[in-house]
Amino acid sequence: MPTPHYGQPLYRVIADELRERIESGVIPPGALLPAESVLTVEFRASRGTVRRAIAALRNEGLANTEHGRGTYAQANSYDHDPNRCSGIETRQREVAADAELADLFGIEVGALLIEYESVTRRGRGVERVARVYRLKPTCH
Amino acid sequence: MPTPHYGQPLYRVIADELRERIESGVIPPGALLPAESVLTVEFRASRGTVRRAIAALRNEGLANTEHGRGTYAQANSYDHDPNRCSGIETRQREVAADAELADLFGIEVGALLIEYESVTRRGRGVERVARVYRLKPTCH
DNA sequence: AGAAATTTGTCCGTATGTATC
DNA sequence: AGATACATACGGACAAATTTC
Repeated sequence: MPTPHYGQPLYRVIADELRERIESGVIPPGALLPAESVLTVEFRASRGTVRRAIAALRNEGLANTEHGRGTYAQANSYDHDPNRCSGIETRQREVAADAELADLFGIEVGALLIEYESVTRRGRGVERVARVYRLKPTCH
Repeated sequence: MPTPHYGQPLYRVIADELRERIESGVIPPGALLPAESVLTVEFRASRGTVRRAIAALRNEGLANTEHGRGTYAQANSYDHDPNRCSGIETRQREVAADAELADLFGIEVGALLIEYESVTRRGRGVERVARVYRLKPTCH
């Protein structure tokens, strides 16, 4: 059992797949992801690798893990019905790109990006705020 | 980017920094050090290098590692309230809270937050940028 | 109320492949 | 060539929070 990682590292492949399931609604907001032990079987990966993938999702604000419980999907990207929420506050708006975002996306400073913001609360305080930026859908 | 080690090897630099925190009381006696995974991020070092640094502290009697639990700071006294500095996961920096973040977190505008940024690429371009904000870990 | 099972958190040891000094 | 360091990945074990019986 060597260490291929030709092309993409395995943990990123797993993260991409799980992200897709969350964003597509296969795993709806607020639902638990499969346990780590289940994911190791499905992706034939070690637990460490699975955990690394999940950590990536947490960093993107797409997942929220609780000790002894599991990892919850967090609503984030495009919802098809902006009026419906399931306990997680998200919102979408347009913002002007700052210098760093402009550089990353290869656009001009001040150009408009779409920003999704989601707020995670713990108790009565705010634990985390995630802001996800994307290019506006290309119109032609 | 790898392997500068001008003068001192990285593992020794890390050991020096952690020793400083323990001896200065930043990490009080009996408290847990940040997890290996956290230290790899903070010091931008591989796990092997971090473990080597911690091993050095153990050798000096400054730290005490328990399997499955963590590494404790070990000074010359015993029994203090188990204090935890919670962790960090990827490349992070400190930023000043804008009005909205300040409102959400219940802090003052301009107060420092920890920002994690992750970039998802598609082909040559950037598909999305996620910025996740958290309060700075308060260790009291 | 208590024990067992589940699940996440952390550490241990090892391994392969690459890159730089 | 050797030492240092990186990223990736495996499997195992123990610890701790939560849920289930």
